[in-house]
Amino acid sequence: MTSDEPVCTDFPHLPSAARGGPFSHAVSRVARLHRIAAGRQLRSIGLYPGQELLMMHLWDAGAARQSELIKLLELDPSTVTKMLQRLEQAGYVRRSPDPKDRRAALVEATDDGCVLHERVQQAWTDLEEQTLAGLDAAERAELARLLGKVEANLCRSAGAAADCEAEPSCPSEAGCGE
Amino acid sequence: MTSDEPVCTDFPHLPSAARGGPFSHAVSRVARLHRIAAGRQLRSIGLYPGQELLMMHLWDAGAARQSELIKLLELDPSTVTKMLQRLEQAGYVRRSPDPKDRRAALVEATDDGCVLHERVQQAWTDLEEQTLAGLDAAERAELARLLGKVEANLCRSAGAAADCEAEPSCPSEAGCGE
DNA sequence: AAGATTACCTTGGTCGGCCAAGTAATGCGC
DNA sequence: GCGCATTACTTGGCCGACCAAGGTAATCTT
Repeated sequence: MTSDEPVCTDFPHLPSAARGGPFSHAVSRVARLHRIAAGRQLRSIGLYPGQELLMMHLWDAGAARQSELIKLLELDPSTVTKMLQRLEQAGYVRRSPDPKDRRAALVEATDDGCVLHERVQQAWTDLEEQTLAGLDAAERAELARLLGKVEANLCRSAGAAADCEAEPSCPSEAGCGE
Repeated sequence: MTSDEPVCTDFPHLPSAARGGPFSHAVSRVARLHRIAAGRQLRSIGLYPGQELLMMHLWDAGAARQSELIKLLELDPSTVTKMLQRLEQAGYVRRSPDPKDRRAALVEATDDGCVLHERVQQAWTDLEEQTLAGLDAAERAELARLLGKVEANLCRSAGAAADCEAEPSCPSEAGCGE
């Protein structure tokens, strides 16, 4: 069908065995570098990469059921459990049983956890600027658009297992008095 | 315009606390989804995500010093050590001491390891197409370009620790008789 | 030639992340 | 009311990935 030309457009020094997947390669590399950069920022704050996203949802929603976090973060339940155990031990999060449903757990950020809010925000802003340095507004918009499409694609192909359908989050300000 | 759906054009329902870092968010999500998709393909082959990149370099270069792999993959030495231990145990890789430098280890793919080559290649091609579905050539090129810039940015900021300078790989065909 | 430095790899620890099972509570059908 | 599926979370195991430290061998310095 479509001429399967070796679309090695203009890629630097790919592992070369990675012909056939230059973009996959690029995304892996970018993601890892991004994660490292994030990790560096977060470590000085007291979080590990990944935890900040959970905390963000918590700051956002006040208290949340664990299952809700799982859905929002699109993570494995066990991942969230362990993450919460560590965050709880670190004192950033508190869990309490839901009186309405005795198998569910309600999660909320502690005061210590809320204190991180600003710093995390700042770190993310910094990181964003670092990441996008040298890209003008149009390029940023285009990048966002393309990544959106890609995400949708991957979501769809992964959809077999878990739907990526998450209802729009309703940002309500509870939890952290801000 | 084959408008598939009102798919998250701009930005879906960001954790909202992630204002200030929408792109960082997007890249994280894309990377995770991509990794999951890759993992699904690879698992059926017998590899775990991440290992395929190492194998690619091996297929590419024949035998390589471990330090070389570390530089090419830009990974932590300990990561590569453990990965190799597992790959070795799985029978895909063989390590031998370098006679020229008794502290170095030479790594090469076994026959079993080389057998995976084709299938991995195929998996990556599939994944690439899944990922980029719906993007025309121009969009793909643009995405590649933008990701390249982003990678350079992140590399630079991470450069403090490890330089991202990797000399152009010289694809030589050794190792797997192919 | 002896000592300091650097390079190469390993070990041990921690985290995020997945899967596969397992436990407990809720809800549904009967 | 009773049993069964569903939901909610936990546990254990595994892997990739990081850091921090350590041990050994080559190289550089003096």
